[in-house]
Amino acid sequence: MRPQVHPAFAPPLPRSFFERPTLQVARELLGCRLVRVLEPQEVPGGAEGPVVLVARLVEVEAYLGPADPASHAYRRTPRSAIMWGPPGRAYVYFSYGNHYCMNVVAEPEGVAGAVLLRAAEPLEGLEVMQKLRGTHDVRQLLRGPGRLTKALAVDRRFNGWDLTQPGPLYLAAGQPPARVATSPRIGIRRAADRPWRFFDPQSPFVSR
DNA sequence: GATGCGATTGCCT
DNA sequence: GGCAATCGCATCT
Repeated sequence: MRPQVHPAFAPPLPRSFFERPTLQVARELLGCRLVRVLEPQEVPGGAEGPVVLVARLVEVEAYLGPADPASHAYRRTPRSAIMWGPPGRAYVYFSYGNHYCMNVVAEPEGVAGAVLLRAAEPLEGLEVMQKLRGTHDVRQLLRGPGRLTKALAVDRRFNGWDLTQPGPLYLAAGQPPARVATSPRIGIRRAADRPWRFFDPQSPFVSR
């Protein structure tokens, strides 16, 4: 029996993890941990010290470059340029006037690709996530890209953030799912036939 | 400067 | 299951 390592102390995934084909990165992100360290003033109602939130990714979607009509990188614009940038950075955008979506940039620099984080299982900091979301429904806490960002207090400030460094927001290794299921991506109209959604079929925390 | 709409959510029926 | 909310961005004029 080895001593249990606190999830928050798992080291960030290296840049080389993300510097690979987007579809491969997407599949292997399942089971990984998304770590968010809140400053006391970021905690609703306040806190004595920093609060660590940890979530296990159970559902993601791959968005490719100019060959993918559903991707923001279908055309290169000031907003989507980040998807051509260094891998392991966050791409966060505001959607439908009411929520944020978080992606992780993949592929080597110069090649566009990103993985949308769609759902996760809460592992640590459940109470604070519930406060940030304004609900006690654990199953719905991180189910959906907008809910996930709200529960982890991720917004525009993290657009371009380097997720391979320890700090307020990073990705770490975790327990991969026993199986990985695929399906078409959700909520898109163009290229809706491509099975680039990956999820843990045994997790009750996946969306839809 | 104006317009149309989206990688969604939450509320209402 | 239907639909309004809400605003940044891309794409026109």
